[in-house]
Amino acid sequence: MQVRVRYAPSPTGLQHIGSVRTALINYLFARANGGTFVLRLEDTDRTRFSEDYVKNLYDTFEWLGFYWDEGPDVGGPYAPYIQSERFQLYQEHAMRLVEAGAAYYCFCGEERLAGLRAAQEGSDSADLGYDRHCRGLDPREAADRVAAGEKAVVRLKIPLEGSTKFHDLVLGDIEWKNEDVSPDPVLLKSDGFPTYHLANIVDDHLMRITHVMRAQEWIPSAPFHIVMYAAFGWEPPQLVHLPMVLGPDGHKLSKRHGATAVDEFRKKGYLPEALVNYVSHLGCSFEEGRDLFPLADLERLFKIERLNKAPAVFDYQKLEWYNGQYIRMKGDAELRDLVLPFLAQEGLVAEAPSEAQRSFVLSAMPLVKERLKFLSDAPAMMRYLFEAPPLPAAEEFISKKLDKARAAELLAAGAALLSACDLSDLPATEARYRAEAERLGAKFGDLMAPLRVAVTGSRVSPPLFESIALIGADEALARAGKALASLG
RNA sequence: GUCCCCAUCGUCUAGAGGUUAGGACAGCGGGUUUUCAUCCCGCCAACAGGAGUUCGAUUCUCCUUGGGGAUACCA
Repeated sequence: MQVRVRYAPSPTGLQHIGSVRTALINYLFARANGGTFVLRLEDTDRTRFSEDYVKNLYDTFEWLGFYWDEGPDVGGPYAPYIQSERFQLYQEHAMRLVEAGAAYYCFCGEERLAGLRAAQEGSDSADLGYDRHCRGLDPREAADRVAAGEKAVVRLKIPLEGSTKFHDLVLGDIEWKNEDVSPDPVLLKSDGFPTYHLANIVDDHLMRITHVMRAQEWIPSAPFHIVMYAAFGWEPPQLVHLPMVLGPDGHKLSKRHGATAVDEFRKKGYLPEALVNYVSHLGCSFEEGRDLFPLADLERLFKIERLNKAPAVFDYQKLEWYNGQYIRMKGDAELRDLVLPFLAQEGLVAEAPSEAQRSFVLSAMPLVKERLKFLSDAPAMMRYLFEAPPLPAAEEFISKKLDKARAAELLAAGAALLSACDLSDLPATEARYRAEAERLGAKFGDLMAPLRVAVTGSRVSPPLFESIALIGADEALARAGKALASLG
């Protein structure tokens, strides 16, 4: 069987971790089986739709680095791939169900529904949801009222008795008593647009989708989707319900857990490789004894059987670790290009960096690569390479071991030695400093500390000699001089 | 409330009747190191509980408990 899967986001918000995970799993399944991955825009909620979200969708996936074989932008044999452009189709199919007696017009207004809900909440009755008030209306009369312009929705008739069963490739057989299925869900809204339920069944069928892979939150609507397929006389696709992604508190991942929009991760300086690698492993495993999987390997290794049933908690710390791993795997030039925008944002380099800036930043990469957790750490970590740090407070020079006078003495010695050293010869430079430390009866680290603070503005910094080699001995000397003066 | 799904270290997971229950992140402790980081080594840490089935259950069944999800003219 030719596998065809789809990612069907609703452009009513920014692309977030949960939906991207669904997209990724669908994509990997398609790739692993030589199938087709389809993007379909489910823009049927006209009240929440925004073109900005469509743009965000495209930006997100371009950044993440995986793409669809068919979709609104690339086209395909089942176009259009935007549901608002398929409006007529849903109308026709809804009519089909009404005419077949599988669905009916409902004229209940918002007020009636709200009252119903209030009454149900107040009572101890187990009944919840629509009371099927219009189900018994005469179809002909109903049709006349609609023809006369009365507002109506179309509802699906859920059988009053019996049960509906389906097979899920991860969860196995699932059976629902029809009395527990949502009572007659709306298929066509009063604005004429379909609900997700109608649109997704019609399109999945028309687009020959073979596997529907979506989060477990959809399980409760699966039974009436099955009812709908039967009403149309269609063969339903394979159902695959993916484990939910939870926040650290065990609830469905949402904004209140921190960053959840892919855009936020991008702005924080996460690498798409890290995000993809990490997210692919939420509720899914690939191969034992290994943690780092490039996208190509995920595509090759993915198996439905390796999908988990239990929900997974999103662990920001582990994602951070992945990010560090992928940063360290970058070549200097590539990392430089990734870091440049972050430096530009802080004004350390021009928006369009000069060749000199580019090569300067390139040569600084070895100093920061293994220290960066996020690309966004770069400006703070590298600022001293671009400009003299503010004069450090005297306490910065003084440690448990060094008092002010001793710190000043070591700083002076360290600075003095600088001009005598060839900074392009690191081992030799270090040897000279070690000898100097010994001569002064100090530890090597103690000799380095005050100089480090003077030059970098901090007790913690990338390697000192390499840093000085980058900014130049003159600049380092100038900073040391100022610091020395401040120490009196 | 009702229905549904789920259940191995704190977290992500491996395990598919017999294992010292493995790995990763985090945590803790060491080592390397010019600070930090990287890197290396070690430690801590789990089969929710109870009945069955079986010679033998983490693994199969049932119950309990716990967690999550759904209960919209949103997806």
